[in-house]
Amino acid sequence: MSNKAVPATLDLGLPPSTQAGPARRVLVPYPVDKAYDYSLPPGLEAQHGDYVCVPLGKREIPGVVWGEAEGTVAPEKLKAVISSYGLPPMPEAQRKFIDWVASYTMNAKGSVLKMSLSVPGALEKPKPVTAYKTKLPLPDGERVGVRGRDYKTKPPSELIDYSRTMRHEATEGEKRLWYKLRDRQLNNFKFKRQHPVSSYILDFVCLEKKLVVEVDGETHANDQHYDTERTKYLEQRGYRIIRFSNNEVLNNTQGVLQDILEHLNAPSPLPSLQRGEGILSGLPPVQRKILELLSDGHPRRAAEIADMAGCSSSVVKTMAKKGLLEAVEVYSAAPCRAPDPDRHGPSLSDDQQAVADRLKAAVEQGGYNESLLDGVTGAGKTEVYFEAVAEALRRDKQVLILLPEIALSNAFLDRFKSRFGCAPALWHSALPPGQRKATWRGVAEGQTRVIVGARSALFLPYNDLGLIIVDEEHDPAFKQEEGIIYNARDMAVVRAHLGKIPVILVSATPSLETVHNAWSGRYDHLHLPDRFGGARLPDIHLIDLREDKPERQHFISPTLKNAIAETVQNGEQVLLFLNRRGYAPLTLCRTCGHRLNCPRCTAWLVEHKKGSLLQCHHCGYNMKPPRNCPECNDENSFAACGPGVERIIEEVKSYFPDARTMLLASDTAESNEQLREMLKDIRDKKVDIIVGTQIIAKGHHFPNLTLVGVIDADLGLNGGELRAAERTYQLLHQVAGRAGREEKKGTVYLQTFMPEHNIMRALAYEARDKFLEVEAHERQLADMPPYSRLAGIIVSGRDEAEALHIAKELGRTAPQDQGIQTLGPAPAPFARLRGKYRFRLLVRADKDVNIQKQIGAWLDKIKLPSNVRVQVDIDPQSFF
DNA sequence: AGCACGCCGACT
DNA sequence: GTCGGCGTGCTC
Repeated sequence: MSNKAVPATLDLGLPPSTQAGPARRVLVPYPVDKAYDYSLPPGLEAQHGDYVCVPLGKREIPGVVWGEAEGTVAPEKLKAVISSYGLPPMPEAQRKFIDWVASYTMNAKGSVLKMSLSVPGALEKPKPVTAYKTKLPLPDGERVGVRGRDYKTKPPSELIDYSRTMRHEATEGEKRLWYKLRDRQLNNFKFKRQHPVSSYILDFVCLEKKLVVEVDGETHANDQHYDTERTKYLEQRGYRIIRFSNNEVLNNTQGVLQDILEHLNAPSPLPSLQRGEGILSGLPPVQRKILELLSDGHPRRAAEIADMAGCSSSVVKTMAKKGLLEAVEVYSAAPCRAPDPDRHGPSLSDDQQAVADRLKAAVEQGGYNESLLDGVTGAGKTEVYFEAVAEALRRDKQVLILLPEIALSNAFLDRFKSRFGCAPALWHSALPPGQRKATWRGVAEGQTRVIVGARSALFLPYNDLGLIIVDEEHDPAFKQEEGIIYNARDMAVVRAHLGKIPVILVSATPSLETVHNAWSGRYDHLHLPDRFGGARLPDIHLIDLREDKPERQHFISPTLKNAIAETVQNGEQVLLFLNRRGYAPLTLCRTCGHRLNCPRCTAWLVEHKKGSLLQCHHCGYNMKPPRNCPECNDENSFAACGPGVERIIEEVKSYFPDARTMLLASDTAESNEQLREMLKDIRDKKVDIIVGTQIIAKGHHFPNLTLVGVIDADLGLNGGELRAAERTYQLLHQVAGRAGREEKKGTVYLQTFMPEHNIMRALAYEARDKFLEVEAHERQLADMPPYSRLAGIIVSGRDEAEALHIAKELGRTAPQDQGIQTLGPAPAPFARLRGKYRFRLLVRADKDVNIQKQIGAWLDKIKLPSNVRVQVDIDPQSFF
């Protein structure tokens, strides 16, 4: 300890607090529910919310000042805060949020904090790198802090400064284009519009050729944004500027590329000596070249300069010593520092503008406000909420856009870029560590303005969050099912409430909870009518499988088959949707009826023709199909039951041997890259019939797809899940939306055994709200959410008997009362998951019951053996 | 989460 | 007699 301990014998007769000096409560990112007291060494300031380094046991770890010392631990026993990280303090709203989530989800506060602090090394000061720049005068608006780049791939030395390529904001498609440009393959590069081309691909500065390509009055080089004013500076320095409009780039890409190419292929302008640069003539050519390369004034790292100039980095260092170059320290820049809210937005229709204005007003007004933005795909929801984002940016606030999945959002990022002129900061589990660090810091320091992220982005330490948007709010992916179990959509609403900021929930098929809130007036319900007056919504027909029977052991009904034939004949595309991977979901012994189950889980083994394996879709277990039945030992007695996509494609091929088919499931498209290829093939009309799982349901646009056949619309309705109907509706709605675009009206066939079911009728007659009303009514009758609250209790352990024992014990002592009931225990949906046995209890409580309190008191009474774990899932999404 | 403390089997 | 297995519990 740095301050001398007061000798025990010396009693000053003062109250301990006066003797002890200042102390603070510090929450540490470990599973403890209370913040610990630490003394503050003299000279160290620590405000509430400050990120500090503290000793814990033998370690030195980060923590956050949670308040004034509690004083329950004797002052002389306190350890001292080691240091402060010097970041802006975590705002009170964020700290309250962590407390709130901890108490709501029944987890330790420290565990929740951990979600905010789990970025290794992000708290330490980033180390600067040395970069070099010319000592020539710089244009106005020069910024320091250019990102120092670590190229994994050798950068191109001569052709194009493609630094943006290596940054996270380039899409795969963009990267490919850059590489081709780099390789001088521009001549024979047939540019297919696989990605919307934006100025982000084609605005660049080519140092070697002294060329600036400007699109819509701006260009980029080295993480720097140039507007026309700044490019004038380059023009004065002998650069040639060619200008395109974004429209030209979009509509005449090939021509624009040709144009650029001509300039690139023109003889290189000799390093022209400018006025006042006479001294340069005496320099060795390499050094002169380096000065030319750096003539735009941006600092670059020695290795990078060396590579550009084709020399060793010692040349750069020599020049720095001679005073020809200036060494500067640069830091990694935070991503998304300067999105431009006033960049040319798309023109909105009157309806869109009206809704956008209301959202904007909510942001302007500030304070907590909750909106549901409700409109079909293609109604332009994204563009509308971007206006709210823009408004928040004008007010210098940070914005969080939560998306269910980040993987499939390249189209989204492109839209963002074209609206705001830069990529948003991304946050998801697959983010590389370097970017993670930079983004975390950028968010904490407040430099990063817009974060687009998956659910975990909610726990980033926002410095000044001003708006949250939850897109696809109904999506089950917002539910975190492991560790701290939470629903990011609901927590986003809480975060907005605590931060006194607006939140916008967005969906074409909003969840019942959200619609319920909208109906009850808690949310502003903003409807966005289809831009095209509903003309583009497909016709949805029901096929009654009881009447319109497929052939034996087949799954496509005659009506659907005819429709497929007709569509293919017209040169249009067909999507057959079945949300089930593999060939057959169940393999049965014809002799004894034995079902092949996963030995680790309780799920059926799914037959996959691909690789001829039986697979468990829950744990990944797989085996070669046995020749003999393990039960009755009969040989070759197995029968495939039910269809998977592989089986459907087999059927399609037998019916339409000449059609070009494609199977699209998460296991047929192994990489993201491959998936994009396949989607591109569909757009390029290389396929007639696509058989796919829900991987295809999300937001892809296929202009030539006019027929969607849903093989089994009832799938997912069985099993008695609370949200089965809602989920099925959402999924089928989304799938149906794939059919027909702009000029071509689509047709959808739903094959079902229950055409009279609410869902089917709602889909066929576009009666979503009616469906939701009926659904809501049923929930109300059953005393189920959103009219009551649920909690799941999951008891798991490697020792089945022990886990079951605890589960039963919990069942015996469970709360059963007027307003609260407990069901179970029963084996959890996947009773054996990854080698652990799982049992589940379900608590239902009236809305006025404090369910956490009841559960807390109940669980506290049970003494748990160490090999059994009990987890609480408040507001479970799925159960039996 | 780490890390130490602690209480029972196979080793120099 | 010690080394080490990982069960239990604490960390200001």
